[in-house]
This record gives sequence, structure tokens and C-alpha cells, in this order.
Amino acid sequence: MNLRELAAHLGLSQTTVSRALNGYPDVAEATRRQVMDAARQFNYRPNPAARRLATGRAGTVAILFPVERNLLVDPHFFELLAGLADMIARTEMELSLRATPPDQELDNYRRLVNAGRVDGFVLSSPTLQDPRIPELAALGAPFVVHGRTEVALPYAYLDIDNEDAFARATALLLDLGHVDIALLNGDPALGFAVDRERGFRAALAERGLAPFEGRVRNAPMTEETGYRSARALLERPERPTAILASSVLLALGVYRAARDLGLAIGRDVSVIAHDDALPYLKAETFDPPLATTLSPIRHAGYRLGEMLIDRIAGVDPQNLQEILTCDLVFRASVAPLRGEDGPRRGPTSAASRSRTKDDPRSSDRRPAR
Amino acid sequence: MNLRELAAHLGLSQTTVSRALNGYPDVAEATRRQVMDAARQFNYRPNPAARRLATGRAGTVAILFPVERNLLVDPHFFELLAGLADMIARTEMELSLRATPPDQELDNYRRLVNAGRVDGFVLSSPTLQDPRIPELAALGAPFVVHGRTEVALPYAYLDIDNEDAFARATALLLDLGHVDIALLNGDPALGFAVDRERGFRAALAERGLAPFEGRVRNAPMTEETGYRSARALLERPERPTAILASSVLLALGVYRAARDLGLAIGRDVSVIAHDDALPYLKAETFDPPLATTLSPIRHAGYRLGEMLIDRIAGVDPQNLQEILTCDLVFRASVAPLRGEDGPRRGPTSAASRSRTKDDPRSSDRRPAR
DNA sequence: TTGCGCTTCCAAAGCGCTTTGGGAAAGGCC
DNA sequence: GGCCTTTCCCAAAGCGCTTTGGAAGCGCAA
Repeated sequence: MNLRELAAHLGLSQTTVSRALNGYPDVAEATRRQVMDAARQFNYRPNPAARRLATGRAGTVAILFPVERNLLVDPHFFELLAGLADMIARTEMELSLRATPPDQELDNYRRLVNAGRVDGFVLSSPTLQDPRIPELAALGAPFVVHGRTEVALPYAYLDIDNEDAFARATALLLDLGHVDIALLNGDPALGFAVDRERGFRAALAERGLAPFEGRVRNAPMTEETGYRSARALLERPERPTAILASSVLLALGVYRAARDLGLAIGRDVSVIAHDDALPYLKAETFDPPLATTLSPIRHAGYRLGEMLIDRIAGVDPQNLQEILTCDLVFRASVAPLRGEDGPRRGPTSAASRSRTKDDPRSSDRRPAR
Repeated sequence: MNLRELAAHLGLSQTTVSRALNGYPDVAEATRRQVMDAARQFNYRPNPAARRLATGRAGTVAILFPVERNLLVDPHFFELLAGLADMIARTEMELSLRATPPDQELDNYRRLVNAGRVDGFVLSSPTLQDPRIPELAALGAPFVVHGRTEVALPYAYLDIDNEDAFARATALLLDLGHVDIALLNGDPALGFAVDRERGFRAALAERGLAPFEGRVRNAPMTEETGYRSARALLERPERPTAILASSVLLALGVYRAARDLGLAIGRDVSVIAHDDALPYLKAETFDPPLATTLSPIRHAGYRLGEMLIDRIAGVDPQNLQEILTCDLVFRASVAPLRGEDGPRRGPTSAASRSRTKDDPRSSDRRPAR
């Protein structure tokens, strides 16, 4: 069933049917209802190719990613994509996934925009001075960024409050008596790492403290680097008593290092990690359960989709800037600093651990400030 | 620059230019060359929407995935996608990523085909009696399957030789003196798990052996289940001396369990895992390095893209059925069964470990049969 | 010379939609 | 009643491509 047939069946012109369907004003309400009903009845769906050709709009949003292996070290990307795809599927739009050789990335953006093949983009993993932002802004193409940068242009973004999350996590550890806290962070070229370190330092500074020597480490966020960094930190006698990790995968490495060294997570070293809620690596199933700053990345993908649709519809980027607050989920990987008089369990760990099983997000939250 | 302008510039009709560009026969070679040159010079690219409208072909291949969280437990999916996107990007086609509510999955396939919005599909994670296969076959839509099923229809697929890989891995362990070998496998509703178990049992049977009681375990392939299964197996005195794991993530759990129990991987328990070459979880960086049956899943995605393009072009599905052989990469997580006379390192482990760092794929391969 | 078959090209008709530029009918105002 | 809006609808012109159905030109055989 196409528009012509539908119009013929209704005894109306294609124009009127088209306008009725697309919400134009100059159609009588009664007519519009008729048209809508008929469209539903015949399960009419406008041919997207025809629509594209006629409107010049592509009906497509795209996400480009470099084929280079290194940049795909990120298991978070797919979760973001899943949320985005979920949202886009609820619209008439399509989500196009495009691989690009890294050296042709900007070219590809340009080409896609100029050829009118894509209406908008999601930019993920932006660097602090991400060249894609000025490029797309100059092209006049709508886009939304997952994360913030230092680019001085108005652009739409969705980010989590990394600084606040890590400040709160740090403050919690300080409240529990920890002083020597380490930070295992990601590549500082990516904005979130900078923000997290800032939050970490700020919380320390608020109590007149600063990180001890060598306590801030930057590296790719893999299990392996988590292990190595933690091992390097923990095997010396003047070891930190708490570790903040930028990802659950890093924390996995920390757990392994601690076990190797005969240290008990919680009792001997407290750990808090940032949790993007990857479905195949759950902090609550760690042993002991891992305390986290939580912000499901899938939800971010979904929200980015909504924002991009708005952006394409013409909403000012200034009005499309959101910062999500992370939950701080307390679990047994965190305990008060042990006194000198021997092992002593933190008062909260046992209770929180059992509660965690049921609903980590509601019952286990605990404001740290 | 569009076709009309290009034709005008050349002093030819649109028809001729179009035919020249699309390789139709009734164009003089000299003319064709002229057209090609001009097209290159002006960087002419046909408008995909117009082409779609005119031809009825969508110029799009799609991959649908259920939004349900459970089915995205699979970090392999994105790697597959990356390879697929890489291949598709080299064509004029697009890759459309579509989320679908699980209960509307078949409907969505039907709708996309009938509306002519998609030219072909990649089916990933098929079940043994996957209903998508008869559905798409009935619709006459081209598709390729990642993996094999028990569906009795001719369809295009790419699979790895799971049975052979696990048979060879098992045989290697047997050659090294192991007898009590455990298999940590995935959900048996997915075909690869069945094949792997078959290979495992076949290799044992070849020596007149069978798995010991409780040695075959099926569960989702996460670190956590790897840990639990391994722990359950290893903490009893009559423990297996070797473990085959269906994924590197499972093996990570096995390593953790072994450490917890004071067992040394390699010396006390040998481990071989199947490795899909996820870039953020490298078997060669395990400690000790993890022996694997290797088959990069990204490459599978790439190849599936090529096959799908062929399938769309009309190649018979019977001629598009491929089974990739896995490499068996020997590393220090495997050692000969220790005799009763105390600890003794396997003769090969130290050497292979250092070699592994350089080129695990070439120098470390070792036929097991 | 005529007719036939090839090769090479072209005019024009869509593909299914949106959008421009009216136009007829109805209603409001003097 | 005449005129001007407003409301509601429509015919037709594209959007940029492919494809159908010739047609022109040429060589060659009859």
C-alpha cells in the first residue's frame, strides 16, 4: 500500500493524505482522523527512500568508529550502542554503524554530511580537543557528544558527573579513616579521566590532604593494567589502604593483585570502582561485592538518542547539555580503616553485603557528604 | 554533482552515463572510459535514496538484536559487529543496527523485508532450532548465519570448527598425561556449546575414556560463573587436573578460583580456553599466559559481510558455507600432568611463554594430533 | 538498392513521496 | 449583496536515479 493507493481509496488527493499524516495544519480534523484510521487499517508505511529523496533528509543517524583495534579496546562502546539502537528503533529513523580508517575519519564525516546521507551523529569517546566537534559544527551537522571536552563551542552533550562521583567516593573513604588512597585512572587524553582525578584531588584537598607519591596512575582500563598497577602499589609496605578504580575491569585486576599478595579486599584494602553497568561484569557478584559509583552507560546511549533527535529537530545545543549524577553504591569492598590493634571488620560491611543482593540501587545507596 | 549535470557536462544522456557507470554492456568502451574519468574527476556519487527508489533495493544490510539485557551479556557481539561494519564500509552498502523487543523479533524481520527496507541480514547467536532461519527463507530474504544450527534448510553460514578445536585441545591435554579433564561450557541451547562438548567427548573416547562425574558444566560465560564452577571443581580432593573453558572470560574466573585455593595454573591445573580475540581481554597477558583455541571473531564478522554481499548478489547458499579451523595456541597455562614425586615444571612452558610475547599466532602454534 | 542485424545511444516514464502555488467553498465584515 | 479572509483541498512539479522501448548509424549480404 502506497500513498497513491491510500489516497485513491479515501477519495482524497495525495497531497491531503500526506499532509494529514505529517501533521500539517491545513487539514480538517475530521479528514485527518479518517486518513489516520485508514493508514492504520492498511498498515501503511511511507517508503523511506521516497521520503528521503523528496525531503533531502536522510532519516538516518550514524555512529562512526575507527577500525583501529586500539580504540575498540572499549567494551563500553557496545553498551552505549545498545541503548542508542533501542531508542532509535522507537522512531522512524535508522541507526547506521560505520567503520572508518582512522586517518579518514574527518573526511568521512564531511562526506556523509555533504552527500546528505546522514542527519546526525553521536560522538563517543571524545578527546579533550576533539577535532570532530569543530568540524561538524562548521558543517552545520547536528551531533551529540558522549562526554565533555575543552572545545570552546556550544555543543550538545551528555556526560556523567565524574568529578562529583569520585569526590564523593573519595570523601566516603576519608570518612572511614582512609588517608592514603590511590587512583587507577584511564588515559588522561579522555576527558573523564581528568574529571575523576580532579574530584579525587578536590575531596582530599577539602581535608587538607593530597595524594601520596605515585598514587595516581593512568593506563588503559583493562584487567591486566589493573592487576599490574595494584600489584605495584600494594606490594610495598607503605601501601595505600584504599583504591579508586576507573572501571570494574580495572577493579577485577585489583582483586587479583590483592589475592596474590594475601590481602583481603575490604579488610586490608578498600576498593571503589566506577561502574558502567556492563551486563557481563557485575560488581555485585564480586567477592566481596564491589562498591561502585554507578551510572548505566546503556541509559546514556538511550538518552543520547533522544537528544540527537531533538538536536536534528532544531533544538539549540545549549539546551541539550546534561550531566547525570552517579549513584554511590556501598558494598563490602569498602571498610573503615583498620586500627593498629589487629583485624576488625567494618560495622557496615556484613549488613550491606546481604542487602546488596536484593536491590543494590535503592537500599544500598548512601550519601557520602 | 548529480547524474543529470554529469551527463550534461559530457554531452551524453543520463541513460548512457548511468549504464556506463553501472557496467551495462551497450556502451562503447571509449565512452565508458570518458564517463568513468569524469565521474572520478567530479567526485560523483549516486544519491543512494534515488537509487533505492528507482531500483527497489535498499542498499542496506541489517543486524537485529533483542534489547533484552540477557542476550547482550555477550561481549563478543560487538567484535563481530566491528568486523562486519569494517567490511560493509568498503562497499556502497550501509549497515543498519536495529534493536527489537524480543517478542517482536520475527515480526520485525518480516516487516523490514516486505517493506523492502533491508536487503540482507546477519543472524548472530543462533539457537539450534532458530526460528529466524525458516522465516527468512520463506520470505526469500538473503541472510547469513554466524554459527550452525540443526535447521534442515540450505542456508549460508560461517562457523568455526568448535568440535575439532576442542577435540584437539583435549587431545593435547591427554598427550600430556591428563585424564580428569573438566569442561566449562556455555548455554547448550547455542550450537557451539554442543559442538565443543562433542569434540571433548570424542577425544576422550578415542582413548577409551569418558568425562568424570560432574565434569561438564553449562552456564552463561561470565567471569563469575567461571569462578564458581572452577571453585566447585577444584576445592574437592579428587579434582580435575585440567580445565577446558569456552571463553577467556570464564578462564579468568578459573584463574581466580585457582589462586583462592592456592593452586598454580599450569603446575597444579592446566587450562585451555577458547579465544575469540577480544581486544580488551588478551589471553597472552594472563599470568601465566593462557593457552587457547584461537579464532578472531572480528575476522568472522568481516567474512560474514563478504558472504552476505555474495548472497544478495544471488550466490547459492550451498556455496556459502564455511567452517574456520581454530589455531591451537600453546602457552604456559598448560603443563604435563605432575607426577606423584613433587612439583615439576613442564618442559615447554618457560620457552613457550617468552616466545608468546612476540607472535603468539605463528611461533606458538603446535599441532596436537 | 533494399533489408537486416549490430552497436551505441537516447527520450521519457516511472519509483513514492513532499511541497509549491493556487482555487473553491465557507464565513465574516462593511 | 459585495468583498475579503480563512479553511480545506488539489494538480502538478519535482527529488535523482534506473529502465523500457525505441532510433540512428553502420556494415554487410542479397
